[in-house]
Amino acid sequence: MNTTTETKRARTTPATAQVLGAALNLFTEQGYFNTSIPDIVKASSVSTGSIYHYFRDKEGIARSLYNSLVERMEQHFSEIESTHATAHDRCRAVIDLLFQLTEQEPAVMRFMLFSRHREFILDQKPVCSSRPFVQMREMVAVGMKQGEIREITPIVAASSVFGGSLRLIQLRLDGILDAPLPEYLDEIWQCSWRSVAL
Amino acid sequence: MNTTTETKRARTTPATAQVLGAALNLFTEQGYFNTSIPDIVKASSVSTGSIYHYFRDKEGIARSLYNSLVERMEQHFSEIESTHATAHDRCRAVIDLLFQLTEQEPAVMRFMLFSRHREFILDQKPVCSSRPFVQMREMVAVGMKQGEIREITPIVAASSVFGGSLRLIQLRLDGILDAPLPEYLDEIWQCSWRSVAL
DNA sequence: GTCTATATCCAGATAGAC
DNA sequence: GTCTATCTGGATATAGAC
Repeated sequence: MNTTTETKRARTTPATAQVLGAALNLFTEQGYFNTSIPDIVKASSVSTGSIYHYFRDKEGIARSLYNSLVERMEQHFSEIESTHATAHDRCRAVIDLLFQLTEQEPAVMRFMLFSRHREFILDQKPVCSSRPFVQMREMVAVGMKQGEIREITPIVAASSVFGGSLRLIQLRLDGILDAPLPEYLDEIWQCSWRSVAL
Repeated sequence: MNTTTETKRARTTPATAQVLGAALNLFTEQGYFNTSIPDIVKASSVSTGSIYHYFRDKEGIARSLYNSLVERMEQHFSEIESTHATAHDRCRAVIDLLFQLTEQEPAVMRFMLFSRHREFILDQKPVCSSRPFVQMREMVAVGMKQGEIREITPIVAASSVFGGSLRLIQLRLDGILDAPLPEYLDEIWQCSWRSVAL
C-alpha cells in the first residue's frame, strides 16, 4: 500500500524501524547531542553504512522520527474530532489520550513534547505550531463559537484548558508524580473545564 | 559583602559576568550543544584561557548560570511570600512576575524553564524539583489548608493554577503570541483561579 | 543493501609565556 | 589572571568490498 506519491519519507523496512526505535530511546534518555551514531549502531544492531544509506545524516533520523510521530498524533486527534461532537468531549478525549500515551509510551511523549527539536532539526517550526497543537486550539475555538466556552481570547482559553494537563504530563515524565496519570484525569479535567465554562 | 562562607560559586568579576551573559544568549539562541567555546570567546571578548580559569569546563558555565538564575528566582518568590498574605494574591503575583520577566529578559526565562538542563548539567534534578517550583506548589498547598482552594490533590491544584500561564509563556517565547504577556494576565488569572476556587 | 575500515574535522581542554 | 598556540579524542560521514 501507499506505493504511489511517496512523501519523501523513508520507507519502513525492518532495519529503519529498528534504527528509529533505538534512536527514540536514546534521544529521550540521553538527549540528541549525547547520542552518537556508534551508540545507535549498537542499540539498533544496524551498521553505520546502512544507517547512512537510509537516512541522509543524523539529523535525518530525528526528522523522520519527528514527522512520523506528529502524523500519528494528527490522526489520533482527527479520530477524536470525528467521534466526539462537543468541545467539552473532544478536549477531554484529547487529554485522556495524552495521559494514556504518556503511560504506555513515555519516550514518544518525551520526544514530541519536551525535546528542543529546533536545536537539532533545521528549519523546524516550534512544536506549538505543529498540526496537532493547532487542532487542539481549534477544538477550543469551535467550542467558544458554539457557546460552550466563555468568550475570552481564544489562545488564553486553549492554554487554560490544556495547560494543567500538559503540566501534569511533564511532572509525570520528570518523576515527580508517582501515580499513573489516568488517576488524575477526572480531577484535572474538572479544574480545566471550570476555568473556561460559562 | 558576602566575602565569608563563599558557596563554591565563582566570584563575580567583569570577565565572568561577560562570559555568563554571552553564554546565556548563545545557549538560548542556538542551544548548549550548538554553542562552542570559541563561540563564547568571540561573543564575550574573553579568551579561552580565562574562561577555563574561571569555570572548570563548559558544563561549569552552564551550571553557574543555572544556579544564579534559580537563586534569583527563589529570592523573588520569597519576597512575594512575605508581601502577600493569601494564596490568591501570592499566586497571582508569581504569574505577574513571570510574565514581566518573560518580556524583559526572555533569555532568562527560556534558559530557566525550557532548556533541558539534565542533558548538559550532570547530576541535575529536573527544574520542576527546584526550589522555586517547590515554593509555587507550597503557596497552593497553604491556600488549600486555609480554605481558599478546593480540597483536591495538591499537585493537581498547583498544575491547574500555574499550567495555563506557563503555557502562555512558552507560546510567547515561541513567537506564537504577538502581544506582550501582561495583556493576558487578567484573563488567564481569572481562568486559573476559577479552576481551583471554592 | 549491508558491512568494515577509514578519513576528516573540530570540539573541548591544556601548556606555558607574559 | 590573561592570553595564544597547540594537543587529542571522538564525532560525523565516506569509501569501497561484498
